[in-house]
Amino acid sequence: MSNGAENPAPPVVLRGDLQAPTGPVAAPRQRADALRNRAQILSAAEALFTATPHPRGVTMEQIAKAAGVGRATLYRSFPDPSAVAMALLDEHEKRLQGQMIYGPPPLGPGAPPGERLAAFYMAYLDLLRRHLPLALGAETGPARYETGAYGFWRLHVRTLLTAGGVQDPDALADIALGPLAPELYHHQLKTLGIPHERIVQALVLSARRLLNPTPP
Amino acid sequence: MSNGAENPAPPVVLRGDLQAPTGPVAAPRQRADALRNRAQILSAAEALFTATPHPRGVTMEQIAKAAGVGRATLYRSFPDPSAVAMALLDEHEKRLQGQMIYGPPPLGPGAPPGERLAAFYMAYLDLLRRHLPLALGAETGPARYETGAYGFWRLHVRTLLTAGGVQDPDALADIALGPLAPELYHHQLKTLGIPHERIVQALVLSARRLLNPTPP
DNA sequence: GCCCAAACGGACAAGGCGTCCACTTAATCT
DNA sequence: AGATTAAGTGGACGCCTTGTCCGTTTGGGC
Repeated sequence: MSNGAENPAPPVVLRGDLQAPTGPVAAPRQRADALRNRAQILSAAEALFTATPHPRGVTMEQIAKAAGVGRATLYRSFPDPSAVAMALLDEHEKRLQGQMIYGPPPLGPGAPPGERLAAFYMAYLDLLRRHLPLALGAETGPARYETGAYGFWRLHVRTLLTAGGVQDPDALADIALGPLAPELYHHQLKTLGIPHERIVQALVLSARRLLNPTPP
Repeated sequence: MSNGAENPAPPVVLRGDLQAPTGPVAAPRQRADALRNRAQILSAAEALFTATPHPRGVTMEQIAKAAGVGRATLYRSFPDPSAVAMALLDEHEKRLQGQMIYGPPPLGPGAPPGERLAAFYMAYLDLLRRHLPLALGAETGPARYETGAYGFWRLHVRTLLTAGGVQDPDALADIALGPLAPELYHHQLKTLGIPHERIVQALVLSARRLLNPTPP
């Protein structure tokens, strides 16, 4: 669904040519200790990101030490600290993605596009509120837009915009996602002191204005 | 107006208490070589940021060498590479700020708020287009929101939203500024290949939807 | 022309990054 | 079960950038 940036992609075939008919792929067995370490890393990293006041400053050394593994072992699974945060965040995002596809309206299918967009804003901001340190730790500027997760949000919003009959949903999709940047939410909440609920309501208003032809 | 993060702020008074009646402040004379070096630094840095494919990767060493000064001299004026980019960007932003206050409508005063917001979007995106490397080089996550320039944009948008009679202009101001993030513009333009003009039109549309009660 | 303060820049130490390689351990084969 | 093989591990190395210190130079007021 959305793919964090972890390394284990060994069955990569560079060109699409003649991959042997191995059936449904011979299980690329993961060794038990590797899985155990990965779990330890994720667990320790989550605590670390949550505890630090400045998630972007978390270093590979710190994560490795907290997880009780060597740095090279950590590098085997993740290329940099933000990749760890992304993997963590990805788990939470996947649940939301499921609700958006299969869940009940207004988040899931069935509601008018403006209401679905508003519901998505509400749900995503709630995710941000609960996992802000992870989101801040994962934010590496341009990398944010390259993730599978961003592609999912983008596709979803684009679909809603199309259903709403708006011009150029492709260009508008990213614009509609702009206000969800974790750094921006953090600034509003922590620096400006705007309460979560007001941010949510403001976003809901903008969703309705964007997609409802005539406001009440 | 907007203040880049350069060091020379010696007449700072921490508390507002009893600053000696020195008249209009004794001129804190700048030595000629200091000004010359500063100019060289800014000039060399602009070229450097523009030339590199990855503005965030520009290092203090590179800037100093390009300007023909020592690293410590560079540190005297700027704490990090992004501060140099900010100072550079600030000059361009100031011109736009002037037009927004004193210039003709729809950018300046006189036009309805929706049109002024649309005009601001157009102007800012044009700034971004012309100085994207600087904007990307200046973008240091949270720091972006702490700059005087951001405060100006925020105040302006807040004023327009208030004039537009919208609820909670304080929370909406940042939301309206979210889509202007340089990284986002870069992603749309370079990665997705959406032409500049379409991005502008999409933003103009969102501005009108947000602030015009009944679209044509 | 002298003097003092401001400015300069070479040099230093600290710390993170990314990789290599010798050792360990889990899973498979006989 | 024991041997074999390959994946997994982590200590250690070299590289790069940062941020600061301090001896030297330079500008401008007296």
